[in-house]
Amino acid sequence: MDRRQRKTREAIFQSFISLLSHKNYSSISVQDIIDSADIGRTTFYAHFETKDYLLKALCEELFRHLTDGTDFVPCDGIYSSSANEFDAVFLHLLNHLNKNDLNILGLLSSQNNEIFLMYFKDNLKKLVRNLYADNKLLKRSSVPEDFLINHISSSFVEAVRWWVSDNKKLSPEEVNSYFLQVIQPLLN
Amino acid sequence: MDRRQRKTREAIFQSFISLLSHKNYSSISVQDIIDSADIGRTTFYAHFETKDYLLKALCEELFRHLTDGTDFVPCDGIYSSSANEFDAVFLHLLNHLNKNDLNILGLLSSQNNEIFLMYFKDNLKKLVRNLYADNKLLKRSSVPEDFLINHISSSFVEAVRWWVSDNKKLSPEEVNSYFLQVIQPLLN
DNA sequence: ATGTTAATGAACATATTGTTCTGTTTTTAT
DNA sequence: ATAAAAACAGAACAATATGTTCATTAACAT
Repeated sequence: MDRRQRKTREAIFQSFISLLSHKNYSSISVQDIIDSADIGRTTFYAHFETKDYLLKALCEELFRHLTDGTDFVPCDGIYSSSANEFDAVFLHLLNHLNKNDLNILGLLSSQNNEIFLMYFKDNLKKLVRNLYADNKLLKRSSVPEDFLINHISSSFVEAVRWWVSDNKKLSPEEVNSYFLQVIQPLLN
Repeated sequence: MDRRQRKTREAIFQSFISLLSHKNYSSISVQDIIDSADIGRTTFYAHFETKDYLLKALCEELFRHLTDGTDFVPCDGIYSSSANEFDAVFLHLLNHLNKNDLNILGLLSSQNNEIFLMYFKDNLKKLVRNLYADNKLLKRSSVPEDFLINHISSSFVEAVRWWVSDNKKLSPEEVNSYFLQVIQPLLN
């Protein structure tokens, strides 16, 4: 990819993230982003059709980073036989979020963007679905698989949101422990 | 309250609800609402400062209806000593939602409005908090009360969302049963 | 070095927002 | 019944945002 393109794209992302940590999504105008990124109006629209597409692209980028360097998706890996797979995976996520390189938590916390939340949940669902399929846990439950996957994923997202809304006073380990305590009963 | 005021307010609400079931919140302009409600521009702004305040007012209205005619808040009532309080309360809510007089489910389902979701969750939290306090259930858990309340409330909201996204193929009783199955283990 | 691609800035039509003003209709109180 | 008060309508307004077009300049790849 052209270096100019990369730089512009990055400038837009950075400005957008920065703006999102100050004001909420709907009150940010394309003009704000253009001004903050210090690019031409035409340039923005050459990169992204609308503000929504920008957010979508940003989400994709963030989750690429979040899952990069980790082999969450099992089917072969280290975790596949571990009974404590859930511990490892979610704790890893929490630690990653705790570092917060990319201000993901800012996006999760504020009254911002359900688009982002949707992405977070969808990605988690895929992850949970894999864990679920591989470990043959939960299988004895009379609750539909789909309901359970949704429940577990949502619960994790909400646990993180709770954590953030409490200003991250707790350690990732503690949050993970709480999460597991409300989820574990379903894993037998 | 002045009859004209009531009528105008109602016309705005109805138009807004109707618009929300067709297009998503952010793409609805004040102009759309004005046109649909067939009122003067000035009139709208005499009633609501902005679109957000309108949604806020609508939410308040909806939840007033939703909890009207029921004595959820215990502290005295029939439920206070029942071990199956959770069953009754949530099933009641689900049945109420199932009727869907006010198109609440439309609001919950679509990619719409996190403002509405926030209201739903906040109201549920109050409800759960009351149940929690009165029944002295859950008390033996090592997980913070606040976390649990958030978890239970969120889980219910997500269960409803799951239900709706599945086009409400299941009965309120079934959904309630699934919900209770993932929540019950925490109630001892 | 040259052809290609990206960025720029200005200008544009269009739409939305929220306000102000004037005048009309409806309600309410006496 | 009538006068005061309150709600409504409609038009016009500035300010802002959106998305597009076009001509020009700069950076890139090979």
